[in-house]
Amino acid sequence: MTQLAHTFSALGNQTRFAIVERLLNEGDLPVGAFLTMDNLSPPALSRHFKVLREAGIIERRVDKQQRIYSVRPQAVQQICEWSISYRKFWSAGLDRLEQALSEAD
Amino acid sequence: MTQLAHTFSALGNQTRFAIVERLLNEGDLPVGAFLTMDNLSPPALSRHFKVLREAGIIERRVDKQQRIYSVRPQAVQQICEWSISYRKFWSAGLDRLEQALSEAD
DNA sequence: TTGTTAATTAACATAAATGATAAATAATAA
DNA sequence: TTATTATTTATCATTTATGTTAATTAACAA
Repeated sequence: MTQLAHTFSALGNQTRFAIVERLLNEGDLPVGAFLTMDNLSPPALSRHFKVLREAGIIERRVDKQQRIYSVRPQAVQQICEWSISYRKFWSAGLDRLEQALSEAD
Repeated sequence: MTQLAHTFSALGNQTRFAIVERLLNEGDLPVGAFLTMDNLSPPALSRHFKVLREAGIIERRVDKQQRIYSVRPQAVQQICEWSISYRKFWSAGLDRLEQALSEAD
């Protein structure tokens, strides 16, 4: 599987997509912060983090008992670059992209 | 499942990702153009097209016996906008994005 | 009509994904 | 030491995904 298909595969699950979005929005968090999510058991959550990690989307650091996860910027960047590489195809103009770029500042 | 997770799920398969990339690069094509791919049977291929279509990534038009598939620009655009919305997070600068934008012209 | 081409649907087998509970590991607290 | 907290690994059950062959549908061509 190509790197990008692997990335999409990991993100193509509601729970994992929500984990990544929350890490992006709230910053680094330990597994425990997601325990209430979908009433998922700790092992189920742990496996989702493992899938994301093996796809290169997140990485972890150990802090005492906790494993703190964070999104790897390169992962999101690669997605962006892939979509941008087809920009001529999907964009009738640069309006929406330029707006997004300016709003992100 | 959110729309985007659904999109990623459909793209998270080597065969389907390759189908989409080929449609993006070569333009609209009928199912038959992919028959040699991975030595996949017609029904297997047909199902992959169905998954992509149900995720809103491709659409088809009927032309005599053939079903011609094309990528929906909005699908790629949504992926781009999602990644761009986190640009501040992943981009240390605009260098690579700006380069991609200019090269795409 | 009869046969061929293009694609899909039906039915089924097998592999992979996902979840749960139980047990294990490691750090911390009492 | 013993108990508690945080997370993972091991097992196992169930669902979903993916592939195959056979049959079906629809458009053409002889």
